[in-house]
Amino acid sequence: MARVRPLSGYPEWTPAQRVVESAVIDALKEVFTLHGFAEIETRAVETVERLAGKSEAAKEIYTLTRLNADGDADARLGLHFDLTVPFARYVEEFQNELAFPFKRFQIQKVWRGERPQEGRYREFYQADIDVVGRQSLPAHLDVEVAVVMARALAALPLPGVTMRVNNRRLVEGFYRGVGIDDIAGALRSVDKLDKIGPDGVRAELVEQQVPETAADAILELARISAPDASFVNAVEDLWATTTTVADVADAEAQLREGLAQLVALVQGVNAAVPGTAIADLRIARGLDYYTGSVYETFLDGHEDLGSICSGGRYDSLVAGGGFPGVGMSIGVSRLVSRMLGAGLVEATRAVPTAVLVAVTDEETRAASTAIADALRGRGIATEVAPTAAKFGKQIQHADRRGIPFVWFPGSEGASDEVKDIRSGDQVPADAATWEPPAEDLSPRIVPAD
RNA sequence: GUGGCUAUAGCUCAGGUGGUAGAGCAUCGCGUUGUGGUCGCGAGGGUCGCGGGUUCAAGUCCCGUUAGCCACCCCA
Repeated sequence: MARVRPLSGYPEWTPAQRVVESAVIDALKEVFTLHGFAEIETRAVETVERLAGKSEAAKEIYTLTRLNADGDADARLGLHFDLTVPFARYVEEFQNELAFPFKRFQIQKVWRGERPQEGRYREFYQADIDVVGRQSLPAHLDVEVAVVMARALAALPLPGVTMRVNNRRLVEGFYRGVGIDDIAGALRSVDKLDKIGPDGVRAELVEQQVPETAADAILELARISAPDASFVNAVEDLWATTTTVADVADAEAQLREGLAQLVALVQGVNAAVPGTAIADLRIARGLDYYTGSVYETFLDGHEDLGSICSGGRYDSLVAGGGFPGVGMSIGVSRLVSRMLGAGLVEATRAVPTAVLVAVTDEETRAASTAIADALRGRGIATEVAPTAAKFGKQIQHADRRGIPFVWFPGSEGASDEVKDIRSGDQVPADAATWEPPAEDLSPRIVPAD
């Protein structure tokens, strides 16, 4: 028989690992729901035209064909590579049935035909939240979305996260003020600051016909960061000494609007979850449809993993315009794989079962089943031993699966007994009234030792 | 898509210069005939990723191929 080997980029978890992934998803859902975000699920496929139309990501799209496709003219379909494109289509399609501003969350798998690595998969979960308005959307929702994500991440057993935020308006105003024409091009270069360093970025900028003084000003701006409003003075000082354009009124208005939004964002997030947000004027984001706030979130001590939660403000979700929004996306699989791989957390057990009812012999299996049903009737996950093996074997069966309690039916009128196999304590018990400790009722995730 | 590294038991790996495959862990059994975990003894388990070549002889050398890992690109 051919050996079964893992397929690169398509992660699969053991039951205990899936407990962790499920707990993460459940915790996210709870926080999103608590803030009034409605859940939706979209189909896995979109038309290729729609998927490819968005960007140059076309080569990453997995397309679908039937094995026996006989040349019929079906619309070509592809698997979605993010949750924003399907959401945009959904909003367009259901716009008459949705109430705006529309707040939704969506936790689904997405597929990208990229070269896999640690934290980069071909099939993975994303958890998205977006708020979309009709015609307009107040700026304070930029803060709300970031606050919800900060709280969602804080609800997970993680070392802590740092959300680095910036504002495209601020950056654009500044760039215009120092005479940059190709703002998107300059942003793409600044985005590589970590990779190629200040000198590398400077060289790229000069290559793009950016004057040297302007390149230096851009790099100075990218150096600014602060966990509070103190970055404003630094930006203003830099602005005062570097503007080269004759008429800077428009650019300055744009800069000031961005500054105010960024101040509100940093202060708002840090008020909700102290120590989470940092205004970092080097954060650019490669995607060019962002027009205001941009976010990138890193797991403290695991910055090598890359961003685990990013997003931003955009002018319109749909091509025709009119649906401004702001959203963020958590890379659930990336996060979970690191939590598991680095031993940050573990599940208390791999099965839901809290109690294994032992079977004395096959003739009395019915008695064991009755005990199990009594416990199940009171919400205690229970299974019955598969065979009437020696009790040592039955206890071992429970131990291997992490089942904390083994129940021994009493024989010949004797009372039943329940054993905590971790401590070895065994006490008389009645299936009609016995309760496990609350922390043993269901599998939980706990910090690993 | 580009480059580097790797592929031997269920898992992690060892196998100078070619000479009939090994360890630890895991699994199963017994010690311990109805209360596990420790300990001791024992057992099962491998067409050495696949295909070809060189050779009396290939896990080992050569070519090809497939897959995995890592980096780049890009991103969650």
